[in-house]
Amino acid sequence: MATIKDVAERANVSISTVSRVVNGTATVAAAKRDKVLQVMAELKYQPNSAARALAGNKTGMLGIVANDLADPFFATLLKGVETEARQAGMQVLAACGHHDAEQEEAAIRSLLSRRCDALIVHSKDIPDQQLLDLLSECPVAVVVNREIPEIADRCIWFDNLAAGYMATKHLLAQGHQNIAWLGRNQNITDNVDRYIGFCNALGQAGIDHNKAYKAFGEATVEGGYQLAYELIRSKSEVTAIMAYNDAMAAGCLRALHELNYKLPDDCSVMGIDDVILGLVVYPQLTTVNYPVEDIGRTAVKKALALLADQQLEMTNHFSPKVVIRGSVASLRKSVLRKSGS
Amino acid sequence: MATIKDVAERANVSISTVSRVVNGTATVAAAKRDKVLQVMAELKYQPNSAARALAGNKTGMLGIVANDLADPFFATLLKGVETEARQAGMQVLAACGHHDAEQEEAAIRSLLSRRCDALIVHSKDIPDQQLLDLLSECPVAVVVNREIPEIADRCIWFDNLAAGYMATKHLLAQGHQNIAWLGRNQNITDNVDRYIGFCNALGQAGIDHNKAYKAFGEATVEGGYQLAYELIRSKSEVTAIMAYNDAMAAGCLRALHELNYKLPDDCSVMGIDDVILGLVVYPQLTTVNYPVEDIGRTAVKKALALLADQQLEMTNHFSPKVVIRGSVASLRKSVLRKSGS
DNA sequence: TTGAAAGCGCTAACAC
DNA sequence: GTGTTAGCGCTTTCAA
Repeated sequence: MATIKDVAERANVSISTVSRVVNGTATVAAAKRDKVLQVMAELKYQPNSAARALAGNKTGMLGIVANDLADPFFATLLKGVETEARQAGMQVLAACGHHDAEQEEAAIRSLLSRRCDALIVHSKDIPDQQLLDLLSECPVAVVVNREIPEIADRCIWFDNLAAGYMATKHLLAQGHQNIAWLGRNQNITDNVDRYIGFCNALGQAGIDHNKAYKAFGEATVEGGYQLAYELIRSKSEVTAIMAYNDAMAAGCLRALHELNYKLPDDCSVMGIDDVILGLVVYPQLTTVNYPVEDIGRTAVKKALALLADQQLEMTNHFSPKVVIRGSVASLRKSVLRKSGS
Repeated sequence: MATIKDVAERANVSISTVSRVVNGTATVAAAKRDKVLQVMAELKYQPNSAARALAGNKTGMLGIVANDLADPFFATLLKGVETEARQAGMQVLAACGHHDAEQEEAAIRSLLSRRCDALIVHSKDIPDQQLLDLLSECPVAVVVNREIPEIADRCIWFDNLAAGYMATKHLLAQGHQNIAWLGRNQNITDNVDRYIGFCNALGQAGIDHNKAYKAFGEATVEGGYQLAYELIRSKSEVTAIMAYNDAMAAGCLRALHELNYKLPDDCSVMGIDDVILGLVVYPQLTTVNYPVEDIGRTAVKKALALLADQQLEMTNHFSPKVVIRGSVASLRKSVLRKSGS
């Protein structure tokens, strides 16, 4: 590949002049500039990013560490990050944490070693303090979906408690009382917060959450399927299911179909996350929107602002919004239907 | 961040020695090596990749250009690529083509400028010749899901024709005759090949494909939903629907549910791709497996082999496999059910 | 086994 | 406006 020197020689100018027309850092006589441009095209010159990074002390790269790139959730986050980064002329370097503390650390380290100008980090498995240590090596780091008090201004998270609360409220508003919680059997904060929101909403409605129906399992379609199948067979009085996330809710719908429930009248199902799965199932899922792509974009904006030393005030906290589709029915209908059949 | 010089000074050795222990390129006296290692840890030394790339003329980066990172299909491809790359100690640089020729070219150029050691390219919108030109700038490039005669040995693709053929055969084997094709209204090769496979299978069964039921629209859940809804209302004699992909098939199932069809008995639905959507819907989708993750991994392996100048013979062509789940019923059942209701 | 030194391709002063 | 030059942090001969 051609270098800046090749271009300079062929265009009869110095390398600085070439550098100037490439970067637009200073005015260059029109004639020379045109000549340089022409030679660049002839030689298919592409500046060497490594050399640039070394000399200029910035790489133009934005690192992102996520858990699993194939997961729709992370894929959407990545998309948001990529979109925003590209607009700023930056490239995205992706590394996978694979839901494992050691690999998460390795991922961050490798990104650090690449001297990304900024890092967007989604990490659940590394403890706060260790994460702080790691990130202290990085000029700019924004943490996504996690709130670390020491760097709260560089965190962006979703209000999971409000999500659980609002979702449950929606179910209660439709008249449901016998609401089951289909939870995740892993104590990450998302899960705990959503569950607390659920309990709060029940409590406010005068329902003792200790007596509520609950089942815990894997936060996957399959997990939701199995839990719901068991639950419904033993507790047919349940009229609504509040699932930890859309994946579980989707599994839940499948279980109900298999049990020949007529949906949504025989049983309502509510999810949280608002991922594409919810549009695919029948009935389409009533859920709570989790603006992942937005979060990704905001994270990049924040990182960029930090890089530019701007004290740009921006929300670092996203609120949930109920998305009404077809999987929740009002209790009245459900009861009528049940007594009629 | 600490540099190699810092480490050298503090460890009382030359930078060459540090370089040697970092890279293991030559034996270093045990005592010195330990000292260097210790200082490296103290200083949290991370080699600067840009400097390394510049001096060593290799970046350790693998570039991938895909269309839409949030699309489950590309996300899975990316995952395969990342997994394999990481095992080889390489990092993945992702760029998005956004289904647009110009942006695809920009994506490739930016990856080129980063001096990725190898490129994995998924591109549908750039014409063959132009793509060849672009890729000629790159030491190693592997093209995925596309067959370009000039570089056939560096292409990896899926046999879409066989996929359409096998899927349709499966439907025919269940006794279906009135099979509708739910196609994509865009002439990319995937679509055309699958459709030809469909026609071939019908032809072999003595059915004139010109008289077959067909509808074309967007290759999305929504597209499948709309097409199926219209089609079924006007052509109730259709007993099976062959969809271009799983997304359309999923939309199709939703339409049938809304029309109060009992699935799969009243109408069978078959997809192609075998993405996660198929596990979420009810009934779960009978489809044809498209081993994307495998393709991603194989692409990386091929790229790595090319980098190492190995003439590693490997398949560059993946064959489809039917995945039987719940969305296809045998015609007999369907007919019985129809006449009974 | 070790160190000195010459680049890799570029940016950013600094002179003119 | 333009050219000269000193690095950026590393790898890799080449001597010792």
